[in-house]
Amino acid sequence: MAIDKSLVTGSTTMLILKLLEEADMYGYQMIEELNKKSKNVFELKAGTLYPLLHTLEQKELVTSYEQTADNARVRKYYSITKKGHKYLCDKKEEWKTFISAVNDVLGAANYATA
Amino acid sequence: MAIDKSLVTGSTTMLILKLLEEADMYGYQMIEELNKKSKNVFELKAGTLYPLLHTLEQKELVTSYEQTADNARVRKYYSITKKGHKYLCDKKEEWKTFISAVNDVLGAANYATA
DNA sequence: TTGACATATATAGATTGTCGATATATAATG
DNA sequence: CATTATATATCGACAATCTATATATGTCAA
Repeated sequence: MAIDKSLVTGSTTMLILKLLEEADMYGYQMIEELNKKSKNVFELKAGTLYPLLHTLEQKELVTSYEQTADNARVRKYYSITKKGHKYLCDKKEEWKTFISAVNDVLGAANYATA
Repeated sequence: MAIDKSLVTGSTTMLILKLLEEADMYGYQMIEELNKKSKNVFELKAGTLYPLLHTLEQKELVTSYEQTADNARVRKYYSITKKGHKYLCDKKEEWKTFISAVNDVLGAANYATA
């Protein structure tokens, strides 16, 4: 599957925050969830995700805490903040504006209805 | 208007080719058309467009020819090639795949129907 | 028990696409 | 005559992602 990576640019943060809106998650889990939910279209790489999570934490859109799993493996969970919720909400509006604009140009009423 | 520029990444080529599918155009005209059709969401910059057009010409997705307008100003028109048509068709499929995947993650049936 | 693979996080360097700034030149407008 | 719009072009900067690499532990099969 997978698509031209440059299409993904700009939407990754939105998608990660959306996952965290549903439940706290650790990095590796996000990669799997995103892959599963998108039916293998998004194959987010660890080298993309971890730096991104650190950035989101710096911006206070997420917070993190460590938790030990059954198998004694330590996982770093991320949780969305109030600021993160607000940010996600804005990004979703931008996303709607964006796809509407693309579809206006494509003249493709079948692609989206904003 | 205008949105986060990183969202635009990857879709610009598709939009330009789409414009050329409707009619031959010169660079400056494409900027205006794109702005108009997208209701001012896409404010494509000359510094983005011209290098892109040169790349598309190298890839043989478009060809160009010069034409003198009424006011004696010389314009460089671009025309989509057969290869360009094929490429656009593929890109549109990718676009559909992409927005479906994003909407699968967002769980937003209202954003698109692929 | 050892080697391979999945899990889990992390960083460095390369690549790509867009932008702002700058340059040039002509036409139209005040 | 000066400013703005038209029209094309290039360069350096920047942001986001990727590949490659590193580290370490758990699981499973040969």
